Amino acid sequence: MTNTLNGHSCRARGILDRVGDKWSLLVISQLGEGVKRFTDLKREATGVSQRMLTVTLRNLERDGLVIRTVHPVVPPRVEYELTTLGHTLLATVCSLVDWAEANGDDIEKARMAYDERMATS
Amino acid sequence: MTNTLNGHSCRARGILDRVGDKWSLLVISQLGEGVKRFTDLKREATGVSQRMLTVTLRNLERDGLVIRTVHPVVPPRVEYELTTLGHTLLATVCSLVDWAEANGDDIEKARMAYDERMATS
DNA sequence: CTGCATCCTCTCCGATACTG
DNA sequence: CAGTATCGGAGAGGATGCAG
Repeated sequence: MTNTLNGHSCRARGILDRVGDKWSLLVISQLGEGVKRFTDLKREATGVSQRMLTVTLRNLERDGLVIRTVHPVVPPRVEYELTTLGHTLLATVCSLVDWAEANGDDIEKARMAYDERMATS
Repeated sequence: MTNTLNGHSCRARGILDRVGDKWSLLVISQLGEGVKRFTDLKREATGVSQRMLTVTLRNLERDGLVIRTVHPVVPPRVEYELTTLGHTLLATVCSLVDWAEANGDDIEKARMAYDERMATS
């Protein structure tokens, strides 16, 4: 395992900026369930604005993580799906999410304890 | 493996906001090498401002990922080190960094190809 | 239905100056 | 040495309106 990020953190930053942004991860996880339309994504990703969903999908498409398919019909029908690369990212990120699930309580407790210490000082 | 994030993405967000921010990951990786002083971290994390290093360390401490030890001497001496929880996060995140290393070229190519397509249309 | 353009707000973050 | 306080620019992101 790599136990230092200093050497290659520059490249990692680009990935983390994508993964860490507000909506990418949620969209990727939705597409992990299969092909979806724009409206499906919008409805299921509670709170996302139409603008940010568009921007997010464009970024993911640009990075080769998502494929966008336009069906030339009226009304328009646009479908999104993960690429192979996108699926591998989903798998990798899930391990991080699992960590969050496993340790979320500890973090929550640490935060409360910290805030308590600060309040009483 | 969990292949959907929708159900627990709220908790994951908090973790990803921490991991995905500009300096946390770099600081964690530095502390993976052992105990460090504030100035050590500042010197090694090229580009970080003193302010952001302070903010980052406070957040990590609050989340129980880093321990801050103040030695009551003159001049002040403050040391930082990873907690056990912090070490597990480092290990988990490294798998994501490894993914970035392994697939960075593909992403870079996808971006260039995408930009090419956009430019010629 | 899908998505772009505009405006406006809010937060992040760097620069700078000051303290124990 | 290790911070805190304050200001200001830049960019993220929401709301709204329009278009193909």
